[in-house]
Amino acid sequence: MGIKERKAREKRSREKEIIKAAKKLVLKHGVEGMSMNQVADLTELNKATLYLYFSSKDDLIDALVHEGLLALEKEFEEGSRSSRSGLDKVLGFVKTSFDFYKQNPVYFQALNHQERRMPDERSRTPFSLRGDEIAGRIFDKFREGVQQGMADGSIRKGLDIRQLAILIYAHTYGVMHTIFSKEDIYKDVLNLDPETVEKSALEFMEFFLKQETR
Amino acid sequence: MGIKERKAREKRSREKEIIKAAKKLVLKHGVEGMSMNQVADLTELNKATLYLYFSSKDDLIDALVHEGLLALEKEFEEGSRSSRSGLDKVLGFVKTSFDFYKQNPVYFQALNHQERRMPDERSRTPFSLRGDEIAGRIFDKFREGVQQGMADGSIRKGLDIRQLAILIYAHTYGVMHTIFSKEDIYKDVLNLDPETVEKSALEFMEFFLKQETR
Amino acid sequence: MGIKERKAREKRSREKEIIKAAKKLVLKHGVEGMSMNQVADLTELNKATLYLYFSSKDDLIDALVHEGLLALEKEFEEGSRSSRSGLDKVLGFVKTSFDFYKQNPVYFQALNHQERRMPDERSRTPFSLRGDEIAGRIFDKFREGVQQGMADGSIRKGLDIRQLAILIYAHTYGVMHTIFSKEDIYKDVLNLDPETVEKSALEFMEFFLKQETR
Amino acid sequence: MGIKERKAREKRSREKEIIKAAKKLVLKHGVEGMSMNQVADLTELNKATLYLYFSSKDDLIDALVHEGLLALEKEFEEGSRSSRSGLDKVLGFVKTSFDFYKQNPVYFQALNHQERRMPDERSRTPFSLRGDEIAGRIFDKFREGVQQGMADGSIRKGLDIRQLAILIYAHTYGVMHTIFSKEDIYKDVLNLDPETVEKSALEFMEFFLKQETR
DNA sequence: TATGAATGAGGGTTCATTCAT
DNA sequence: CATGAATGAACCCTCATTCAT
Repeated sequence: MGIKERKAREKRSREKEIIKAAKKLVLKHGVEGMSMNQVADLTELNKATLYLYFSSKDDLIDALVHEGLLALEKEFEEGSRSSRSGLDKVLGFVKTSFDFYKQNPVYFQALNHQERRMPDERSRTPFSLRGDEIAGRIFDKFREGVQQGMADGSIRKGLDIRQLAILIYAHTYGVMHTIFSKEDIYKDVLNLDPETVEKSALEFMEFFLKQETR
Repeated sequence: MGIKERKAREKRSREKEIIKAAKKLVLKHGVEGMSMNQVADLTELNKATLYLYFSSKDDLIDALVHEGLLALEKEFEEGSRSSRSGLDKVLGFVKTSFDFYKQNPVYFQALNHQERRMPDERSRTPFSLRGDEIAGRIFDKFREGVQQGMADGSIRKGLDIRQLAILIYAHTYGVMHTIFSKEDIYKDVLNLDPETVEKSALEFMEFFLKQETR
Repeated sequence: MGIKERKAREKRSREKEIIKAAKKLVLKHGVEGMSMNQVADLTELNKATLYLYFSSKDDLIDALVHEGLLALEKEFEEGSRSSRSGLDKVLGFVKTSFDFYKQNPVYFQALNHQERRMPDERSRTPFSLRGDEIAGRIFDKFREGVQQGMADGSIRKGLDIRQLAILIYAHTYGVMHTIFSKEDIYKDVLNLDPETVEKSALEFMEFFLKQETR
Repeated sequence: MGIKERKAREKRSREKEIIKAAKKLVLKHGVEGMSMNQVADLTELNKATLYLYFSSKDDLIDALVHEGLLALEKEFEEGSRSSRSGLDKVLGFVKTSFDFYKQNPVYFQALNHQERRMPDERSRTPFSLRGDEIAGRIFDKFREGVQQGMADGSIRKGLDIRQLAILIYAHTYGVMHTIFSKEDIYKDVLNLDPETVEKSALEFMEFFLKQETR
């Protein structure tokens, strides 16, 4: 049995290496700017070998996204353990997202690329399916947080939970986007730094969510 | 005189045709997926002819973005005429953005692509410069709206105007993004339609902005 | 009548302008690197207009070469007036060539390009024909110089005049070539400057030619 | 082991095939007239395949030049073995060059093209660097020949060795050039054949070099 | 005479992918 | 499992040239 497991372990490790290289390259050149050639060079593997681990470039990107979502989910879980109220939880998720993507900008890039694809060209690889699942679970966490908050009185009632969750997600995403794409405008024109914006974004949400309890 | 003008008109019209074709293709395949070959085919022009009107693919995309921003600005101007309060104005801008990008999804795509480029590969074509200007003016309109609202009492005071403007922009952007990228999730999973989300997004912002006056 | 002449004068002047621009560009980018587009830009003429004056790019280059040969011939004539002996004349031609091409490197480039063309793709435009004529006359000057030198005793007898002329031409050309293409080697590796090489090249020839008279 | 070597041999053989095709095409159309398309057609390889062997067109040309220089160097070595005096050696080199380039005109063309590039656009590929080395060695052979000749009394003293070497090179080059570019003039106008010119060119040099010993 | 506009043909290069081994 | 080699298709762009006006 051991031999089979070792093989599996090795396979998984190669996979990780490839993804790691892909991450480095996506960060540098963007998803479309990353080529399988570059990945092969960086991993010191043959190009054909890459295709033993990932059926296509899309698949590799899907795996990358999947890894990101997995990591984010883990952060969510850890972060939500210490939260007492539902409001705490939800705001914690937002904060966690900010921190996570700031520390791992690649994932934001990749996720982004993924989400902007036209429906008809969206792949249905194993990785993408599993990615969708995780995304669903993450979204559910938002929902549950909101729900719990409504139950424990930390979040005002009266709004549709799904909509609230979506708005929170959208807001988080939008702020992330401006942070990445408008960084120089922040600095040069508005004299603001990302941290300040993040903070006020959180206040923004808190204000909105807990209003009822005032 | 007339002949010169006719020529100019025709030239401008060809330009429009090319942009129109580019829009169609970007909508279908994304910016990077659009090729000059396709544009040539669609316009029934020779590939080289395209380069008489746009010095490069980047330039063409810049022109497309520019057109979008110009149109959006116009909508903003028309929309803000009837607004009485600053709050009205700001919310009107958000609503206008929603409507505009829903009706012209290409512009959202192109804008997106533009914003996601690495700073060092950002072009400085005439179009892109003029685009930046317009983007600046649009952002200023947000700012002015907030400012006016604070003056006329429709928007609560105490928050930094720049930050408020950014948050509004970010929120708008984030909502747009979910509308485009999560449309099927809306329908299939959450049983929500974009209109409802938009509406609640606007309520979200209104609630946040006018709170003070309560 | 005057009107016709003015037209002709203007036509000739435009022609000169175009050639002048071509020279500038050939000097910078080489013959194959020069494009009609660039010429049009530089002359502020329409590309099609160029074709009213030169039937093709080749023709333009031919004209350029022709101009160069014409100028060189003139230099030869002026230079040979003051020469007393045949040897003086021939060496004067060589020196004149050196000086001329050093001052007008374009002509060397263009001539070169011309001469390296395959026979089957060599044009037979009016300019090229006239160029050939001049080249012939220039070569004849060499021949005559040698002949005169043999007659007046300044050049040793016994060698075929045609061959001598060719060798002189070849030597001159070869030296020019190394001066242009090996300039950096001269400086960096051999610590020689072109002037010294030129001087010794002249001595070389003088030594060879007048030997007999010793 | 054998399998690896066979592969290497095959790879090398493909490389040779490509260079061979390039040679044929350069001979026909010149360096700038040769296209990678043509090479692909002639080798019956895909265009992309060419880029597995040569990183660019420039690289391919560099390889071609390199091959030529290598072959020429070999000829030099073989030729100089039987030479007794320094003069013999030097004249042998010249004769070898004549013969070599007459038999392999492509190399002359390619070398020519190489030398005529502007310094800033000169490539620094592995091939070009190795080519430079060989060229340096070849030039050194000339120098050594002159040196030896001065030592053994076959070449007259008193001239700078570097200059002598350059003049010999220039002369050789110039004669080669006239042979290639003026072949038809030789025949049609002067009634000379290249062999005669070559012979007299050699006499020319011999006369010049050994004069002192007279 | 002069031009704006257009074009066919081709340039070099790179892509993701797939063989046979 | 891994590779070296190969490929078709496409990429953006530029060329010299020629219309109709």
